[in-house]
Amino acid sequence: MSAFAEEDVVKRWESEQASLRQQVVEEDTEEWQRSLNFSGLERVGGVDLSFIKGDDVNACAQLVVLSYPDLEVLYEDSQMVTLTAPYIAGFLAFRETPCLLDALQRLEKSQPALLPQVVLVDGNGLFHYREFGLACHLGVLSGLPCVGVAKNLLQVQGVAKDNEHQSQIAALQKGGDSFPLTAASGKVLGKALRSSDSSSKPVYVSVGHKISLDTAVRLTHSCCRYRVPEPIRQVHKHTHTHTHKQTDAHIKSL
DNA sequence: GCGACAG
DNA sequence: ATCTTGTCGC
Repeated sequence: MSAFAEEDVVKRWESEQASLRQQVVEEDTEEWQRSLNFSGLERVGGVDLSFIKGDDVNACAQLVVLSYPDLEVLYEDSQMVTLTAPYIAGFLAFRETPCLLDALQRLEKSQPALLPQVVLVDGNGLFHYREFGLACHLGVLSGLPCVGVAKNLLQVQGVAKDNEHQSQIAALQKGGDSFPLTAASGKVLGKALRSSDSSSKPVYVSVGHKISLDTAVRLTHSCCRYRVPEPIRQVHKHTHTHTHKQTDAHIKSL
């Protein structure tokens, strides 16, 4: 895509983000979210795309639904997809949301009783250049509560990976400890969470839709057996095996 | 010129 | 995202 065409696309995407941003609900809306032990929560979803080395157009879109609190796989769906939108930092959602929505809609149509009550998304929610990352985008378009969980710190709105940040990380003693990610405006956009006792590198949690930040952090921690929360860890596993299965089938057919 | 740039 | 096995350490 030419630089001019990309500039044009970015302008349209920015205004679409600004418009959808208005619809984000940053508070708890569900009964189970108010409960101390999330009683009433039975299904947590995870979504992800995976790619093969030289190919950034064909991907495997995956949705898993885990039981809560046992975190056992109840449902999984894999679908090879062809992506049309390019990856542009800050606009990940335009690339990934359509096929993730498709996966949720397939489930809603075939087994609505298995729809997740909340979805953990690999990426950011409000912790984003324009406070509208992938988790918000998927949340608003699906209507489901969503949480953004990023594995790396996005340096945005004055939040930096500086010495202060490093020392805050060092101060996280045990799983569940966290500190806020505060924008230059003073707004808390997310939290860095030590997700388990055994991992010193935090994950970055932010509100996607229909959940408060504190609930999002508490939920994320309660889904962690290892550093990456189980719904996302499981969905990664499945996407990889399926991508490689498809690759093998493709190679065999040649 | 250099660093940053979710997945 | 993806390229990549074993290895050192708690």
